[in-house]
Order: sequence, then C-alpha cells, then structure tokens
Amino acid sequence: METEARALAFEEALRRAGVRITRQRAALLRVLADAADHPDATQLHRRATEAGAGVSLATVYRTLSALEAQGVIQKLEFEGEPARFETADGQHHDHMIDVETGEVIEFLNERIERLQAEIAAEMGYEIVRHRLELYVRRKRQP
Amino acid sequence: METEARALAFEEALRRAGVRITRQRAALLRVLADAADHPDATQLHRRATEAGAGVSLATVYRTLSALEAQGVIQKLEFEGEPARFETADGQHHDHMIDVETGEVIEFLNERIERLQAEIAAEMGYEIVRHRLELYVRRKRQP
DNA sequence: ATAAATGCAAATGATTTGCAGGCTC
DNA sequence: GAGCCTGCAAATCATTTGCATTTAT
Repeated sequence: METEARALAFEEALRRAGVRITRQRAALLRVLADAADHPDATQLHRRATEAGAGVSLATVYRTLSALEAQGVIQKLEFEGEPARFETADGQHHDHMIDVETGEVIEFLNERIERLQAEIAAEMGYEIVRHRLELYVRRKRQP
Repeated sequence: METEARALAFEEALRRAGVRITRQRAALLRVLADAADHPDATQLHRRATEAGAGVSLATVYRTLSALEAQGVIQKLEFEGEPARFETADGQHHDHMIDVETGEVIEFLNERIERLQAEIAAEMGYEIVRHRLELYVRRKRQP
C-alpha cells in the first residue's frame, strides 16, 4: 500500500511538471517505489517485465533520465558497476557499500555535511552537489 | 628535474615488484610524474606521443592498470567523464571539482576522515577505501 | 490533433582482450 | 631463452540515439 501511495505521489508531481504518464512510466514508477534495494537499469527492466509491463530497455533508460531530471529519483554511480537508482523522497544521505556483499547502507552525518561546506567556503567555493561513498567490510568480532 | 627523480623512484619500486620497465612504460611514468593536472588515458596517450614515444592506446590502458595495481598511481572516476589518473606519492586526499571550469582541487580534512571511520565503526564496519568529491562553483563576491 | 513517448536496431564511447610478433631480464 | 609486453583490430558493456510508429493529453 505504501508502494502504491508513493507511486501516485510521483505521478502527481510529474504530471504537474508536464510529464506524460505512459503505461511504461507508470510501471517503472511502481517498480522504483517498491524497491528496497538500489537496482540498476537492467534489474528495473527485468522487474517491470516480470510485473507484466512491456517496456524496452531503451525506454527504461529514457524514463530514468526524465525522472532524474525531475528530481524524483537519484542516480548512484558506484565504482566498477552500472549506475543504480533510488527514489528521492526522503532527505539527502550518503552511502556505504559492503565490498564483500555489495549491500548498500544509507547514512547521514550532519557534522560531515557541515565540514564539507566549510572547506569549500574557505577556498572560495560553494558546493553544487557532493558524493561521499564508504567502501566497507564487516568488522570481525575480537 | 623533480620529474625525472620521481619517475626513477617509480621505476625502482616497480622493478622491485617484478614489473618490467619497457620503453613505453618508462615514457608513461615520465608523463605521469610530470603532470600537474589529472589527465585521462587519451591525454596521457597524446602527451606520450608528443614526447616522441610510440605507445598504443591499448598499452596506455594496460600500463595504467598495472601501475594502479602496484599502488603507484590512483584512478579517479568523476561524474560524467572518462577516468583520470594521478601519481600516488604524497598522502591521501580528496577532490573538489569546479563544475564550471573542470579544474580539480585537492584537499584533506582530518576531521572528516576521522568522522567517516567513526560512522563505519558504529555500524560494525571498517573502511576499505572511500571516495569524497565536492562538485563546486566559485562563490561570487558580495 | 499534435507533440511527446516508444521500440527497434544501429551508434557511441570508454575500456578490454585475443593473438602473433617483440623485447626485457 | 622464456615469458612478459606490445600493437592491432575486434569485442565488450553500459548507455544513447535516429527514425518510423504509437499514444497521452
């Protein structure tokens, strides 16, 4: 239910921005709203297909670009793998990637955010966007 | 002269690791040691060629992989552009990218480094490597 | 009705690789 | 001399795009 509500909210926002909601876009929005992980284009294509929606991979890419341009989703480009996507409803956060399992953990630290802005400001810059990724491994218990 | 000394130090380290120093590798090491910016594979290929060394692009890529595996250089993958490379002699640092000019500025902040480790530790992880990039724009003076 | 979106297949761009001949240690 | 390296061209992989056709508004 949560999923459908979120998908509808996205459609609402998109329509308001003048973006047409086609059958394939509606399907992709649902797959995205339902994803607890951070799927890439191919996985999204497979999920949409399994859900019975006829969508081409080209359209998946085109839709993802459009959704990103609208700020509805966020593209994640981790090292050495195809881009992944996540819905952008909650607040900003950074990512931790378990190099052994590939699992992605989200986190947010206000102090780091503030420090970044300070560093940029000290050098005469303002931050447009930033990327912070921690490639980690589970600590073995002593 | 600084350049030649650094190039020799790299060769020394590589030879010690059992890596053969061919004419093309020696040329690339010099181009890398001499680079004040953060060139990509194509630029390195062009510079080596201009310096009179016959090197194929394929070899540039193969050499860069080898050098990275030896820890002699570091690969940088910024958003939306081919990978860039920098020599890894000094200490670790992060990067700020001026989105208007493409200029890359290096910086280091101990507090951020420490905070990252703390965050990972709190969640039961240890950091293998990390990536922090600030995409910035010059602040206009008020 | 009409501009925007789709599917297909072909194009792109960065990077990698198979293979035959060269070169370093 | 043996095996790692190189150059070349072809292959890969993710992503993009041209074009004719469909579809949402």
